[in-house]
Amino acid sequence: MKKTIFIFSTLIVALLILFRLSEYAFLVGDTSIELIIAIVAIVFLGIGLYINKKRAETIPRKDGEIDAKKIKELGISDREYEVLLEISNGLSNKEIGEKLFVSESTIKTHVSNLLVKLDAKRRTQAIQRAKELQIIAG
Amino acid sequence: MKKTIFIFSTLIVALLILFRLSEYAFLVGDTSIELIIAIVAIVFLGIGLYINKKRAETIPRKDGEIDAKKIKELGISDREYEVLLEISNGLSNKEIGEKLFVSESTIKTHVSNLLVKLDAKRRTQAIQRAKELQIIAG
DNA sequence: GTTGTTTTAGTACTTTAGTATGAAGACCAA
DNA sequence: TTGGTCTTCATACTAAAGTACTAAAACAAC
Repeated sequence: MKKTIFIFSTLIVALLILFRLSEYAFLVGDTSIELIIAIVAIVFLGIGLYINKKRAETIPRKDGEIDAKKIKELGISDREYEVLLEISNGLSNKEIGEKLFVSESTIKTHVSNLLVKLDAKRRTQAIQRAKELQIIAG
Repeated sequence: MKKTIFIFSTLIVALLILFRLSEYAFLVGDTSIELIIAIVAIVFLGIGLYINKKRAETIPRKDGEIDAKKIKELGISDREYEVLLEISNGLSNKEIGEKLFVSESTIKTHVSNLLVKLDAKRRTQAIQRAKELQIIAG
């Protein structure tokens, strides 16, 4: 959101500078000032709509509300949690290793630890448990 | 969305009329035109953000809603679907076999068929795909 | 009553997954 | 500096999972 504010501020300032430099000459010309204002309004309205749309799409959906406290309570480390996410994405140990730039052995270790901490026998059960515990998105 | 467009058009027209009526007199006054344009930009940007936020909040989101049609389209049989549900519950092939009173071999056959039909390499990926396709609950 | 699908089950095999254990470097706090 | 977690990796297993067939009984449909 900070980035968004920065972008807009920059845009607005740039617009102002543009107007100042041109002394409205070529932009205004025969065009009435109302039209310019209208165009500015429409353009910025469009930007506002676009930005929030982007943001809405990237928000995973808050019906889940991942419980960060519970992750700590279970003693799941940062790295283990990363592995958990990839498991729920359907990746194999080998693929997770490649994605996180570590060996498959390392992933196996993390997975074994996760299974103990989540009280699961298999990775599929771990996914199920993690959802019940609200530590991954549904 | 049509309503949104109508509201904006109305707003813009109203703004134009306001400017025309006042002959910029009281609004412009000592204020520079750049400032007015900047204010218009910010205001409409805010409106754009607000509207899309409202819209995002009011979208019901089709959460559950299992798509029975898609199951048929994929050629997934009744029995295969039962197996799929148990997979997503985290059961092993052996456990599924015991629950459905058939052999583990049979479950393996069903799982293999499911993986092909769901275009998945592993059962964890099958779970993921099935959710994307909305054929099992999230 | 033959056709086609579904469900069942098997064998034989390869590939992942998971367990157990040990160990080493990084880092942080007492 | 020592102790404790975290992260990394390895070896050597065992246990599941998944593939590739084949095949037979059940059952509806035509």
